[in-house]
Order: sequence, then C-alpha cells, then structure tokens
Amino acid sequence: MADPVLTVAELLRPTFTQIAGGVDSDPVVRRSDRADAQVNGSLALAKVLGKTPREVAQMVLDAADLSGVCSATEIAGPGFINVTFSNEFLASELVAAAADSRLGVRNAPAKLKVVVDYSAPNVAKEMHVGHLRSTVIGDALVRMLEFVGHSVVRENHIGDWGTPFGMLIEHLIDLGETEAANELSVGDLDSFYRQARTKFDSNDEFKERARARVVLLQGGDEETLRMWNLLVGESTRYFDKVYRTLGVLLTADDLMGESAYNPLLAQVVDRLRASGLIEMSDGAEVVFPEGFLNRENEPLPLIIRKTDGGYNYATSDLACVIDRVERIGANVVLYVVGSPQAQHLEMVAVVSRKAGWVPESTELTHVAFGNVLGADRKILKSRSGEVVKLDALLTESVERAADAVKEKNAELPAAQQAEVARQIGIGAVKYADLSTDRIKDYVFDWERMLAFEGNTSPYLQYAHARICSIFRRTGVDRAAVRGITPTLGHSAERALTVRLLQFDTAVWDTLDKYSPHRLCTYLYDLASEFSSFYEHCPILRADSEEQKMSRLALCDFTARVMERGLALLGIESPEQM
RNA sequence: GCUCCCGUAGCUCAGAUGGAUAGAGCGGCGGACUUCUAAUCCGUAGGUCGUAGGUUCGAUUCCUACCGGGGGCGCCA
Repeated sequence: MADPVLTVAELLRPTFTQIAGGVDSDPVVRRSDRADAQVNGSLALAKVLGKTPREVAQMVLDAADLSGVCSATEIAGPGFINVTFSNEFLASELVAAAADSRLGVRNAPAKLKVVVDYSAPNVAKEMHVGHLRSTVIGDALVRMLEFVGHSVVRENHIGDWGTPFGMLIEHLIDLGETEAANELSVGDLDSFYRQARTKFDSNDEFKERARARVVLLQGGDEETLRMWNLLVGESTRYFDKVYRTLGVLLTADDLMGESAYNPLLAQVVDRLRASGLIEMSDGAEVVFPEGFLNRENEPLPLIIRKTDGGYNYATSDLACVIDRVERIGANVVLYVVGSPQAQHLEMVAVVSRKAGWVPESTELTHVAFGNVLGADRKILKSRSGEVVKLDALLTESVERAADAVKEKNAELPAAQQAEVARQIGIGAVKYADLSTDRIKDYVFDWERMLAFEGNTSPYLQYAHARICSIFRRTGVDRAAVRGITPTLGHSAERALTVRLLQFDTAVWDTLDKYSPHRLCTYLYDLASEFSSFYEHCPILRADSEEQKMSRLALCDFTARVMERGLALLGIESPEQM
C-alpha cells in the first residue's frame, strides 16, 4: 500500500464506522489541491447523525490516531478534514517501495486466468490504423495484467476463414503460387485482395469458381487447404514483421483465427438447440436474446446458422466463448475490439450466458475503442485517399524521430541515433494511441505526438534519459542509493515523492476500467513533477554529499517508475536521447 | 423510428466511487541558458463544463427531456 491516501483511508475507516454507530462508513479520502488529501466523509455522516459536518469532523479527529502518518490536520470549509502527510512517513514509504521489485504496486488479490482478444487483422488484407488501436491497447493491458500477477492468454483472432477465401484462392491459382507468394511476402496484401475482389465483381466465371472453391475449402479438400495455408502463412509472416517492428508481445503461438473454431461450430448449434434456444426464422437458425430490437421494433435475432446452412461470425464468436471458458478456463475475457461491434458482442455475451456456458463469476468485457481520425476529423486516410498502412505509418514515425534526434543530439553515434529514433518513433505512435480515453475517437497529428513537450512519450522518455545522464556523470551506482532515506526539504522533492507513491494507485485505476490513458496521465504528471524537481533541486552540485545522495535516491526511483510504467505501456526507455 | 457512445479554454485533451476557486499541453503574452541535456523550467491571460429541468448540504460527474456529432439495428465479418 504505497499510496498514502489509501493508508489514511484505512486508518479512518474504523473511526468513521464507529461514529456511524457500527455501520460501515467510507471516510471518502481524496487527493486535494489544498492539502495532501482531504477527508469528505463527515459531510455525508452529519445528516444521519443530526450534527453539523464540522462537529462530526471534530469527532473524527478526536477519535482517530493519525500520528506517524500525518503531520497536520485541519477542519476546513463546511467540514472537510485536510490532512498533510508527514515527511518522515513519506520518506519511509518511499524507501519501502524502492526496496520492492514491484515498486509498491500491489499484487492482484487472486490470480485469474485472463484471455485478451486483440489485434485481429485479416488474412490477405493490409494492417491499418484500426488494427493499431486494438494491438497497442490490448498489448498494454496484457503487460499490466501480467505485472499484477494474473495468468494471461493472448489470442489473435485473425480473419482467416469465410467466403472471401474462395476468391482469394482462385486468384492465387490464376496468378501462380510463386508470384502470389512474392506479392504477399512484401506486404502488398491490399492489391492482392483488390485484384481478387475486382475479378469476383466483374467476372461471372470467376465468381462461380470462387463459390465452388469455398465449398471445397469448407469441405476440407486437401489441395484447397494447402493453398489456403499458403495464403495464411504469407500473411501471418507479414503480420509478425509488423508486430516485431511495433514491439508487441504477440507471436505466432498466439494465433487463434476463426478457422481454429471450425470443429466447434456444429456443436454450438447442437448445444443451443438442446437448450431450446434455437428458433427458425426466415429459414435461418437463430436465437432471440431479450432486449434487442430491429428497425421494425421486432425482436432482433443472433443468426447462428444462415439459410444456406453456413455459419457466420456469431457462430464462431460463440464457439470462442465455449473454448475460452471450457478449455482455457478463463475467469475474464477481454475483447479489444472497435466500438461498432458493441451490440454484436453484447448479444453474443447474452446468448452464451443464457445457454449456461459462462459462470456468473466469469467476466466478459468489451474493451471498446473509437476511430483514428485525420486532421479533417474523418477516418484517417492517406493523401491518395486510401487507408493508411500500419507499416508505412511506423516507418514514417521512426524517420521523423530520426530527424529530430539528429537535430537535437548530433554528437550521438549514428547507430545509437538510429536505435533511439526507433524507440522514440514507435513509442510516440503507441503513446498517442494510449494517452486518450479509448472510447473516444482521436485525431492523429505527427507534430503533436512527436513533440518533446506536453503529454507525449518523448517528454516522458526524456525525463528518464536525463536521470540516466545524471548517474553517468556522478559515477554513483544506481543500486547503491536504493536504501537511502531521502530528506524532503524542498517542496519539489516532497511533491515528487508523493507522486511516486501513487504508482500503485495509477496501475490499479488503469486496470479497473481497462483504460491505459490513466497510467499515461500518471506518468505525465510524474514527468512534470520530476522536471520541476530537476529545475529547482541541484543534484551534482547539491549543498552537501548527504543531500546529493538523497536526491539521487529520488532520481533512481523516479527512473525506475518511469521505465516500468512505460514498459507496461509497451514503450521503451532510452538512456540517452 | 429504436438504441449505444461522444459534446469541458482558440486547438488537442485530463477531470477516480458527486465534494470547497474546473486542470494540463499547444498556441498568445512575459521571464529564465558561461547550467546536472533549455528536447526544460517559471509566471500570465483564456471556460455560463452542448441546452433546460430534476435529485442532493453540494452536480462537469447521477436522473429526465431536448440540441449537435458519430456508431449499430437479420443471414459480410
């Protein structure tokens, strides 16, 4: 429990409960800009007790023992209690956190099996900024969930099945396998797909072949499956290249495409039928979950089996639920999928629960996100009006970062410049995506995301790099300052310490809502606090050796929190920039 | 038509389970570089929190209605 706000809340809860006559009563301790924290609970209690809030606040202060934690308390305004943490307490908490490999972040109360479904590009289609969001947000959540001790299963639900594969395979045949493989391996996925699509739309003979090919594919024809595998293989090799560039945890082992659920599809229908949930509607087998209506205000079905006997994405998503709950044993399933899928995923959740496949205690959550917009506030497009390819975007970001590095720090060796540019360029793209509330659309802007000021990853990375620079100059070993109890003489030292102790709260707040932007906001506040400290508190030329070591201890812990925090977001921390 | 999400400073965004004068960054204005990296810091101006009601001791936050923007609404995923 590194966060002093939580410590105060823990200390005061029994007091409030006692004053409330044994009814559990929240002291409502919050951060405050008038003190270190404010206790608001007296206001709510006052009415119940028939006393004024200030009287209740006084009762609390009389009954509670905050010595050792707070150096001052004061009743203010209508009945708030403002508390000031004691410097000794803050310093000792910091030492404790510095001795902790988890930097004060609490472990999860119970180790859960968490499935995170993210990225999900389509075979033979280009990865674009839409996949960027899913990939980056999902990856950050995976890292945080693992950090607090959960067992995480990554699943990349790639689109590797369905009717388009008829035309894609026929196009592969027309083109010749070698030529097709060449085209796909260089990442020219979209043009391959477009060519197939064009033929499909304009050529009846091709369309017929494509349809026949789908039947062969679904029937398990060996030669067809071989060609399908070729397509999937080339695409996933390309995806992997992008993942390596992006620096995410996803690997080939995490691939769980739609095709993987084929064997379960018939079972989905059977089990739903056995539960009596299946109804026939316009020739299709459907389930009507309660509360969903169509345009005509009639019940809206989830179609499990189409009129032609084929399955669709609802079927495979239901199969996913079965697989994740029954085979994997998931306690939590996170769908990091764009918000347009909200209703569909809700229907899948309702149906699978109604079918009794999902225990009450198992959480199914749609981690939804908005679009990436261009300057015109419309979905981001390239100059030529096409969707922006992800790998082109990453390349451009690294190039832009390289220009900046060259300008700012030309004396760095070229190889190191390139490495730092990569770390900054990739970090900037990720941070721009993670730092705003995921549910909203965000405006993509090169200038802003690569700026070295404001709420950007370069600014955070810079704070970290500065600390590394200080240690390089002093020659003091980082590990050597970890046991030092800092003296918090300057207000900037104190403010930095308070912020450092909130890392735990920041991580848990982030996980509570699956909102990485909360961790971003925290790290930005930390970087600002550090920059201010750096400006006002000389380290190498401190007044005394003791003060220097004290400040180095603050620097070390700041760098560790910054590096760890950025790592939880999937962002690297260069030591020089 | 039904339904979900969004609407905070000129711009881009934060505002935890409702709490005291609504916060940053950019841009504007004014300061600080023989310096531990100024890739920074300090100060200042700028908002009837979409509108109108309601609940509450207290509402940017909760409820209702409306306005504006976007998404979804049966065999594509």
